[in-house]
Amino acid sequence: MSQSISRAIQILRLVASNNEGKRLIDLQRETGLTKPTVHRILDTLRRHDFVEQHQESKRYTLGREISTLGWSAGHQAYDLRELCADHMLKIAQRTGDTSFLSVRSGYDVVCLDRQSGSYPVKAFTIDVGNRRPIGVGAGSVVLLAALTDDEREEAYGTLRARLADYPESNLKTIREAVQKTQDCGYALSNGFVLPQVRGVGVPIRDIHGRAIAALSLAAIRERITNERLPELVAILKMHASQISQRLVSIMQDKA
Amino acid sequence: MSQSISRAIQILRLVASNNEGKRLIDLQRETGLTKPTVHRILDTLRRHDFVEQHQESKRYTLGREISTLGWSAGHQAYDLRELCADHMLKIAQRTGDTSFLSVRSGYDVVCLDRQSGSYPVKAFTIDVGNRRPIGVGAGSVVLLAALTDDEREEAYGTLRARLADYPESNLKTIREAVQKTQDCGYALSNGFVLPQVRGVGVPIRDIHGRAIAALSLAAIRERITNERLPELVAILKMHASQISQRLVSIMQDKA
DNA sequence: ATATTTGGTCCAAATTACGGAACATTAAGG
DNA sequence: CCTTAATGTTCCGTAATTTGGACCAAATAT
Repeated sequence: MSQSISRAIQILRLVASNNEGKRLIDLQRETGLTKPTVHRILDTLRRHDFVEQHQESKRYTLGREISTLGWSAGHQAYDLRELCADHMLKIAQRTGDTSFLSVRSGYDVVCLDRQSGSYPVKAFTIDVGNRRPIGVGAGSVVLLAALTDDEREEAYGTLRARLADYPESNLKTIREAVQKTQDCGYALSNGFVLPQVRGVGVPIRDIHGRAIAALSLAAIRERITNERLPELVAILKMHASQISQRLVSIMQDKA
Repeated sequence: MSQSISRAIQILRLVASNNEGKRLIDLQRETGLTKPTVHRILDTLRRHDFVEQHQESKRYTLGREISTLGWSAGHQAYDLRELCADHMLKIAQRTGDTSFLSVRSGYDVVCLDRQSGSYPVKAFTIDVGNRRPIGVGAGSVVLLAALTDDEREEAYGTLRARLADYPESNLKTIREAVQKTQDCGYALSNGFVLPQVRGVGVPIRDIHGRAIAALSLAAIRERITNERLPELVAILKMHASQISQRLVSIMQDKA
C-alpha cells in the first residue's frame, strides 16, 4: 500500500483538525515523522493547493483545492446539515441547551452544525467545522461505539497520544462510555471535555442501520440531571429517527 | 518531491471530473500510468474514504471524506456561490440566456453554479459540480488567460491529450482565444464546446486583482451576435465588478 | 463458444522517499 | 543588544517503497 499517500492523508486530517492552522513542528510531533518528511509532504500538498501556508505565521491550513474538490464530491456534508437544520433548531428550542451535529472523519469527529437554545449559560464545547479525536464528547463517543471492533481498537491506538489535550478524558473512561453507549443506545459525556459540562448523544442511522452521524446536546452539569436525562434522550432519539426516515426515503427516491 | 502523492492528487482530480465516476482503465489512460499503479493508488484512497467504488459498475467516485474535508476547509466554494447567487439570477433574467459561475481546480475548471434565463432554447453546456479541461469554453478561457505564463504553458501540456473529447476545440484556437481575452478583458467561445453554442466570459477579481473565478453566459449561436456582444460584455462586467467590490469589503472586514 | 476487454494480484528491479545532519531564520531570554 | 533556544528549510547517501511486466479472473462483446 502506498505509504506516502497515507501519510499525506494523515497530515491533511491533522491540518484540518485546527482552524487556526498547524505548524510544521506540531505535525511532526503528531505524526511521529521526521521534519524533512513532513516538510516535503506539505510542500507537495501546497503545490497542488491542498494546503496553504500563511506567510507570517508559517502555519498550514487546508487549501482552496480541498474546498473545490469537496464541492465536486456532491455536497454530502452540506446536504446532511440542510436535512437536519430544522431538527437541530427544535432540539435547541425544546431543551434550551446547545445541539450538535457531528460526523466521523478518519479518527476525528467533525462538528457540522450547532444551535444554541434559550438558556443563558451556553455550552459551546466545539465550533462548526472543527474537529476532535473520536471518543471525546457525547456525539463523539456515539460514533466511536458504532465502529467495528477492529476499527475501534485502531482508534484507541491513535487516541493514546492525542488525549494529552483533554485532561478530563482518558482511555479507561472512554472505553466505559463506549460500553454504556452500546448497552443503552445513547452516550453520556460526564465532563469529558470540560469538567463543568455534560453531554448526551444518539446515533443517526442510514438505511442499512449504520450510524453515519451523531445528534447530541450539551449543557452545564447542573442542567443535565439524572431525572432530566430520560426526557433529553427521548427528544434526541425522536429527532434522530425522523431524520433517519427522511434519509431512507431520499435513498429510495434515488434508486 | 513526493511523486506518489502528486499522482494520487492527479487521480483524485480525474475522478472528480466525472459525476458518473471513472473506471480503472479510464484513469489508466488519462494518467498514462500502468494498471497496478493506478489500482494501488485507488485502493489506498479508498481505504481512507477519499474515493468510493460502486460495487456493480466498479466505477470510482469521490468519497465521503473529501466531502467532509471540504467542509472543514471553510466552505469557500459555497460562500462564493452564495455571494454570486443574486448576480447569477439577474444575468440570466436580463439576458434571457444561461449564466455560469466557474473556478479553477488544477488544470480543470469546475462549474459552481448555473442559472437559466427565459429564452426557451437553453444552452446547458456543463452541469453544476462538473469539470472541464481549462480553456474549453468561455469562462474556462478566462481562467486560463489569468494564469502566469509558466502555469499556462503547463496547462497547454496537459490539454493536448484531453482535447480528444472536444472535437470543436484545439490548441491553436484556444491560444488565440486566450490572447484575445488578455487584449479585450473578456473571452468569447465561438462554438468551442458545441458548434451551435457561443459563450462570453469575464473574470471576477479579488482584492489583489487576481482572477479567482469566471462569470460567463452561453446561448445558441444566433443569440450572441456581434451587435449584441458589447451589451452582454457590459452586463457581465458590471456584475463581476460588483461581486469584486463585495469580496474586497469582506476581506477588509476579516482583517 | 471464443475473443476481447477490463479488474485485480504477484514480485523482482530500481526509482523514490526517507531521515540524519547541517544551515537559516525567527522567537525568547538575559 | 547579544546569546540561546526553537522552529523552518535544504542537502544527499541510503534503504525501503513504489513501480510495472507478466499473469490470472471475471465480465462483456463477437
